[in-house]
Amino acid sequence: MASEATALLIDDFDSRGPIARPTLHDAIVARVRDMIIEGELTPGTRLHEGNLGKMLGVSRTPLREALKFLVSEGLLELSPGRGAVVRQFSAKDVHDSLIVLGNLEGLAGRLACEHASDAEIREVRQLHDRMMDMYERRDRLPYFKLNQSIHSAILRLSKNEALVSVHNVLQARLKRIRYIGNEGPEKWAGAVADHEEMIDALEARDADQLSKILTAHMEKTWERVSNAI
Amino acid sequence: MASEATALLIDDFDSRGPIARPTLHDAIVARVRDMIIEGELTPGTRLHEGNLGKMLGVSRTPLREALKFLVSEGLLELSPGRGAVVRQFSAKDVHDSLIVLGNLEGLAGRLACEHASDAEIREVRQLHDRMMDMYERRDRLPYFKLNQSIHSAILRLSKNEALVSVHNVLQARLKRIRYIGNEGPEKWAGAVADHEEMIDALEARDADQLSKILTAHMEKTWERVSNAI
DNA sequence: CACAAGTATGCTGCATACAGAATTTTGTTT
DNA sequence: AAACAAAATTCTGTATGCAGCATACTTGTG
Repeated sequence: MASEATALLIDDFDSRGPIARPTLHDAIVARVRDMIIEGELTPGTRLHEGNLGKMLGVSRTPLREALKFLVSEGLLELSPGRGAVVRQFSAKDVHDSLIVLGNLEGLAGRLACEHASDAEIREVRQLHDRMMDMYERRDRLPYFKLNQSIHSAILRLSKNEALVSVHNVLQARLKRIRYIGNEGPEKWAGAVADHEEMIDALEARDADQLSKILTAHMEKTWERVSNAI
Repeated sequence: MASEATALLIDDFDSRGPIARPTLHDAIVARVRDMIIEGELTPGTRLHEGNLGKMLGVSRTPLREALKFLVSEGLLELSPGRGAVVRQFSAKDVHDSLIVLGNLEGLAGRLACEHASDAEIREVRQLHDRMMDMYERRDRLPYFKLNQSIHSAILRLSKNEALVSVHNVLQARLKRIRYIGNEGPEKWAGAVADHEEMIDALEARDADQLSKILTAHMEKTWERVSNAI
């Protein structure tokens, strides 16, 4: 046990700073975030500190701290004296967010072409190929998750922490909606075609092209999701 | 008193949702944020819940909630068991953030040309003229504040809430640094020249041009601040 | 004199307790 | 029966208390 802890220490010392052990705070934040994304808590739901705390097995204090955190992330809204409510996003909110996301991903693509290593690009290609497999099998959930992974990977390859950070915030707000927005066959095919172009542009390190595709991809995403809101 | 409350209710009912009275939480968040921006709390400083609470006249509970909020905003970092620390931004962090900000402002400019009313553009022109007055007098602090106002105004004129939101987060992180980064006469003149082009492009509703200026403006900002970090 | 181990203090993280506001329920009056 | 008022209940906001961990200090040893 001591040796294991030491190993962890050394590992982490090499990689970055002191150990970040999982805390109750993080766990609650992650759990509530998931509950929102997966639809267990629908927009407009009032979050009852007593009940929710009992449900999660924590007292109100750390729960409230986690809720404040999620308010800052934009997933919850706070009415003074009336507690936290799952935020309701209007169609315009979603559209606005997608425009910004498109722009951010466009920038990320441009930077990724510049900063990504060949090995890293090969990893994205692998994700892409696995995603295409899932498309062939029409296996939606794994497809969806791999799709998200690819977008996240491109962000990561931009090697721009600030960009990753703001992208994550916006992405989290929309995850629920994109999760719902399961498009029909023809639109799905369109999204897949976009992804083919994406990986080609990335491998060619064609920054302008990749940026253009990513921004356009997000506009098409709006068309796919808009009628579902 | 009842009539006043009712009037407020009606007012707010028309505009958006229930009243948002100032809360202790918001006050603490704002206060600590200011303390960071104004340099009272320097990067690396460990925030002592006991002392800070006494200083602000609040108990640890609401203070901790406010700190969690600021952690989510990226102004503080949290070491489990060791409390909150004012986040230290590396030169790369600042550079990365400025690149993203440049991109966001570029998008905002594009959208503002599309969505802003003539009256709104005139208001920006007024801000600009007042800022130029302050430049003539070499009055740095009002100049700085008007400068910020103009950028914020362009963001607002994009009529894109999501864009405003993510911009604010990044802006808050850098405010301290830009506050320090008081450039010399020649660089200051350069920034002013940029602003002249900006307002011209906005009045001409030349989206491409405004977008280009704003993005480039942020790159120059980096050159102005980089040696101060 | 330097270094390590043990101890002591102080701080964070969490739970609980209390006060005030909001909401719901109940009773009364028209 | 409906509407309004008042009381009771419930929930949020804040303070305080306690346990465990991190850090600093002290003391003993090489």
